[in-house]
Amino acid sequence: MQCRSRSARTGRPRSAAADAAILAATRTALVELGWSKLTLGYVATLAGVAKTTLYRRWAGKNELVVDAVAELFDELELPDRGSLAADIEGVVLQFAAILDRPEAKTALMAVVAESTRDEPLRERIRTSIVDRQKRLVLEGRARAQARGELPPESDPADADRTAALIFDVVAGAVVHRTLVSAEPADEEWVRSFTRILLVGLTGAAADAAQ
Amino acid sequence: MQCRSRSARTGRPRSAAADAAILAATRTALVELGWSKLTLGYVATLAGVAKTTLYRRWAGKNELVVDAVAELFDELELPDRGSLAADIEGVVLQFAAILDRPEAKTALMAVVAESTRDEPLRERIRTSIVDRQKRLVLEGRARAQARGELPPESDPADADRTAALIFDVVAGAVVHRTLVSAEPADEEWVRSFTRILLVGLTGAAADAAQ
Amino acid sequence: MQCRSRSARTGRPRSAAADAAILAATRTALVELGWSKLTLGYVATLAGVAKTTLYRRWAGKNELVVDAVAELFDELELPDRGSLAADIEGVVLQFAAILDRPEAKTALMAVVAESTRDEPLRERIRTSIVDRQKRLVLEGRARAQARGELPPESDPADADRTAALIFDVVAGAVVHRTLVSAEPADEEWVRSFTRILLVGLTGAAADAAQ
Amino acid sequence: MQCRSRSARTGRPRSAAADAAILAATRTALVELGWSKLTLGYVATLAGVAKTTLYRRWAGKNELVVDAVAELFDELELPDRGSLAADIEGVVLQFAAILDRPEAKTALMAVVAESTRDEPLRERIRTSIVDRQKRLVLEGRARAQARGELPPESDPADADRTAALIFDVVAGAVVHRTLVSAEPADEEWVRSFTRILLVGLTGAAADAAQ
DNA sequence: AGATAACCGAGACGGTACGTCATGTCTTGGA
DNA sequence: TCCAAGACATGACGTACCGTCTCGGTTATCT
Repeated sequence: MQCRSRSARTGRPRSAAADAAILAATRTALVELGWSKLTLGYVATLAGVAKTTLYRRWAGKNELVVDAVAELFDELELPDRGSLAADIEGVVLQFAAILDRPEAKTALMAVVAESTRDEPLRERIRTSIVDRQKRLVLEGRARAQARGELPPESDPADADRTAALIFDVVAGAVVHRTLVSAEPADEEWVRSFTRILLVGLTGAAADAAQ
Repeated sequence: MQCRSRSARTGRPRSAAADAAILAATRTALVELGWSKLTLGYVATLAGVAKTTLYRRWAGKNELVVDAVAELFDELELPDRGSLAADIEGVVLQFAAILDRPEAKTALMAVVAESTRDEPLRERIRTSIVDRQKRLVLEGRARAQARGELPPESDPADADRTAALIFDVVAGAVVHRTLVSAEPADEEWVRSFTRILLVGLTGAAADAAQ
Repeated sequence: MQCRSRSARTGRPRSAAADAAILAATRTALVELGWSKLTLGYVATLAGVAKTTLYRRWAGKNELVVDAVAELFDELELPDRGSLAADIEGVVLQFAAILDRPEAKTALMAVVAESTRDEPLRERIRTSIVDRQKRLVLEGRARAQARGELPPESDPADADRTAALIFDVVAGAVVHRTLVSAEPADEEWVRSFTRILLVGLTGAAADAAQ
Repeated sequence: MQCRSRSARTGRPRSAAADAAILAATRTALVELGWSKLTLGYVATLAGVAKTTLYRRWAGKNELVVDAVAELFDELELPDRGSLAADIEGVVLQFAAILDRPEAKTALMAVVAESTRDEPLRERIRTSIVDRQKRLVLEGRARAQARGELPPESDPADADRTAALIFDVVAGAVVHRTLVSAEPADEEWVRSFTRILLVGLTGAAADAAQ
């Protein structure tokens, strides 16, 4: 998350409480102000911390917000719900629930937009947020294959490509539904979406197997 | 785009040339600086126009950028390529090509992020950009139904829901692939995506028809 | 006051009412806003006149304000009150009454300040305002000499110098009392001032005559 | 000159050098541009200081200019020249010399004009500038009374009124001569003025004593 | 125990951009 | 030719944040 240049041993150590306070304050400020009106000075005030302390640990607004939002994605998990359909529905609902929070809504697209011109930021988003979701796709597929709902992959490269595609479809659809269409990704929508995705996946896999 | 409250007849009329110059300058500035570092002052300078002229016509950066980017979507169209698969591939490739431009890349997600806290802005995005794409989904489906590739819809409300779902899936997937995964939505990817979508659509429609 | 460049014959003649309205509006605006916050746009609005009309007749704020304030000094006159002392007291009270008006208070020193860097403006002030007062000094002295209260001047150049000196003392004292000390130039003050001035004048004249 | 509300101990202290640089830059800018065209931004640039630093210490242009000009009056003093006449001539010449500087010329009347609508500003002018001169009147009178040139005052209230009157006459005459009449307050003029004033003062005092 | 070193709060600093306002000019349609 | 209306280029306004810096003071670990 952040590192000090040298000699982490001597001198007063950084306050651990400050980190948590700052990230929480960032989320609060995101809810209050949105991304574009959020200022580091206000975050510092909210956290009861000097601006200097903030800059000592994060390079800027983008990095701070990524870290603050990334914590929201820690709760994502994939309990075995017995079928691929149920697993997909479950994780999509979880993801939609996170996106429904105002701090995530306003921040996620903003940092993605920033990342189009900032490679390190994109990398940070990838490791902090995106990969956390991608993992679920891989787990879900492995589980479905173990259940026999999906055939095992023959070509590993093709398997990676397919996983990436599924991920883009799932995450993209939920994000678009939530932020652009601004409609709730509720159970009915998720069920419709899952049906199409599932039919598409199994059907396309069957085609490919022929 | 903009309107004057009253008495459109009196006084010096607004320069039509200025509008075009400003929108073009906005796109140039987006390429040069990205969304977050774009300055209305700089846009005005680029356009050879006073800052006040800019503020007289747009409420702020967001509105201006939406209008500037919206023009990019004017080129979207849906020529009959003979099959539903070809139609989908064609329009997805067009959409991906627009998203690949740096001015669209940096601006689109940014204004969507802003729109999460600004209802009028969301409405503006919807009418200027989103509906332009949504129309293609409706046309494509109608054409596919005429060809017999898709069954006619019985329930109009259900038809609307399905169209919205398809739209979220298509647009969301392309956007996510391009901006979040930061991988090109090239022909191979589009073909894979189209296959899954198509199988899903026809299969799900067949399920529903049973 | 203002002049048109050429051919005062052809085309629509300038509205005479507009001039009066503008000057009155200027005084109103001076009272409302003071000199530094007065804007020509606001004067135009108050006068029910277009800004263009205003600029067609005056070169700028300073010139307009001088003309607007100069009208206040039209009322200055020197009725024969029977003695030099009474004449002086009378004119000083008149002058103090004008300076007590808020539009004169705020405007007079402001244009004088501007005139320190604007020779044409100083000339305009002199002819429009200052000479109007100076004349009274000359009239008063002539009348006092006719009454025998003051000896006739032998050297005309010396007479001019003395008149200028008296004028500076009288006008300066009243202005300073009113604007800098911000105390009223009431009858008591005027009487004290007049006594000193009168003693000084007659005594100094007697000294010089020795 | 300026003060901080509380806790003068914490945080980075204000730069003392900045104050001096800003006031000097203000005087330079006054000479270059005059009062009405003086810009706080330009003063900041001249002083090599950020605009915010300037606004942190002064409320606006008026307050800044008063402080900048007030420093000019620090040099006023009243050495004993042996007689009341010589003392008056000496101080009037000093005062006239200050008023002859372009920065004082353009600024003094301007801030007085502003002060007609701004009570705190008037107070600031009084304490920073006017009282500095007024003191000289009191000293001069005390010295003249010690010398026996003027009778001692019996009524203190009357003494105050007379001092104020003398001050208005002296300062007003010099200012009017210099700024309105725009003639130099040279030795000849000062001698004539002093004679009238002196005769007036001693004569009127003698009248009152009768 | 004392020295050392990095931390902390507060807040001033030089900058940059903001969005607004006034200036003085211009361009309409109409009198 | 004048007028009211209002758009125009220009440039200053006073404010807000940025990211850096300097203070006095506070913990820690290392001598």
